[in-house]
Amino acid sequence: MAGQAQGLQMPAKKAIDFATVKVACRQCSVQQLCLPQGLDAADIERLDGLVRRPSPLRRGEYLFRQGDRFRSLYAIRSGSFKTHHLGEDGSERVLGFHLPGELLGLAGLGSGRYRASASALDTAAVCALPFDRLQALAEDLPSLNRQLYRILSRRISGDQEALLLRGDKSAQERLATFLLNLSQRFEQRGFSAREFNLSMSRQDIANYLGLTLETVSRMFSQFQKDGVLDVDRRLIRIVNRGHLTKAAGACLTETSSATY
Amino acid sequence: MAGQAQGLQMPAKKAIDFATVKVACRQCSVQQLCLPQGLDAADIERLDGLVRRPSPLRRGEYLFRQGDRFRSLYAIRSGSFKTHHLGEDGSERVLGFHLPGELLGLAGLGSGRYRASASALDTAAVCALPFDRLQALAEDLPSLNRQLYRILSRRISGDQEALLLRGDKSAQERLATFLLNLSQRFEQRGFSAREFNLSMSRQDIANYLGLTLETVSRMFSQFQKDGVLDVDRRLIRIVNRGHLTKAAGACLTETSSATY
DNA sequence: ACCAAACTTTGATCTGGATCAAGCTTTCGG
DNA sequence: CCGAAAGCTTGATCCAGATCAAAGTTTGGT
Repeated sequence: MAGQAQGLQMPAKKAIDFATVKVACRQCSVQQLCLPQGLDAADIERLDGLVRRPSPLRRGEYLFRQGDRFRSLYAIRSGSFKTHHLGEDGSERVLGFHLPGELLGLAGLGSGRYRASASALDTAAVCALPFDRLQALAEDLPSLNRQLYRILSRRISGDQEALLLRGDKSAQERLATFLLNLSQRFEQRGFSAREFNLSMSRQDIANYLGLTLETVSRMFSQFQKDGVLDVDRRLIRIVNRGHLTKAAGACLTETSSATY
Repeated sequence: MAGQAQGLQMPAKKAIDFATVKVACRQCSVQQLCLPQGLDAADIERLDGLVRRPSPLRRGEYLFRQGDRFRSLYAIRSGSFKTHHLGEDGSERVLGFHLPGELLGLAGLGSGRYRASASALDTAAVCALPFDRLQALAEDLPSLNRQLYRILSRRISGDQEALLLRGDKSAQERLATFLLNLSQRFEQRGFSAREFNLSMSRQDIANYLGLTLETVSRMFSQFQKDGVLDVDRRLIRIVNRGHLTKAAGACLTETSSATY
């Protein structure tokens, strides 16, 4: 009973509409990477009780926009997002790319407004966590409260890694580090670490890495020529991981990265 | 009674040793920028009860080192710090500069180890906040818990601004943005926004901004020549703030920045 | 007060990646 | 299925800032 609609196996009258399937936290595939991590079953049910599950977004649609009043954190269920900030001069900077299990909107909490925009890179579904209710629940559940601290702190670590990436690395090092980081994050989510599809454009990658799209394109060609990668449009296969790691230089794929 | 030694006006037997003066949160000058912000008097006293106030650090001394076991957050009482990360290749990157009222060690919380080192840029005093006790207290005081969320979130915003700074700005824009940011943070702390002393070397500034020290030095000379700044060694006077703001381009001095 | 070490400035040259410029390929709406 | 738009690749040139080099200037220790 209770909670969101998803009852187990109701005699199917109509075909399942995957776009609107609501998966409870309890049975969500990214549970271990998300807010419920470390919570016991009873606490997860309570958390589940405040989750809203809006209908999926299509490519290009915004989850929230920079400047919007902050109300909710969003946990990604499926698909991917980019967060981007636009300066008063109209320039846009990509702050990060986000995969299932990650929380979006964290920087808004401190200022009452979202500090960047989040838009879907492909069809994507999220869980909305109204922050006032989440905060109230956290005050009642120390384990949830601690998990929130951990998540906030890890985001700080992740952002600092992104900062290092922009430090003084060459274009090649940046792209190699970026790909290894993505590869690792895909693996954590049960996908192949060796072969994956980029959901973002070359322009987005370039912007994120502080390069131009031409340079990124050239680096992909270079890696292809050197037999490090197999690149087909947005499909990437890592042919020689050792070489790629070497090209990344003193990278730090340690913690999952990603910004915002 | 209770709390740290500092009783009001005990008949002075010996000269005051400023280096070991313990200032309670209640009467601390940076209270409004620090953890107690927004807490009522009774809560501040409870917070004060878990604060350790170690003896001051001298220039170059470490508050903690990257890889050390995470135990405490540190609030800066006076002086300034830099946080820096060193790669496995020995390269060092400055992640941020920190002024009184700011909290250090936040990124360590998520992983159990400090993610970067923090060292004093001049004589500096801190308050140590053992995290297990702080967390326990936060579970009892919703106002403190919320303040911790805010602080963590603001650090994320601050790091993201630092990320933008490295984005695609020119050397001049970076230095101008950096100086305006510092100026604003000094002002928040009751110092002059127009004239201040840099506690960090040109090398540190360059490293932080992703430039070389030669470039930073040249930009200072440039600003001096253009009548924007008056530079005497590490003493900076902002002569033409408008011009400096313009040189910063689409900067974002919004929130206080600083990394780690 | 003196010397060495650390820090800063300034100049000359070099280079990685930006910018400018053209095609090419995929995607998608009608 | 066609045409246009969006996205990607590759080539040629240019320039901001890196790198190399050499003095000056503080600072701190004895």
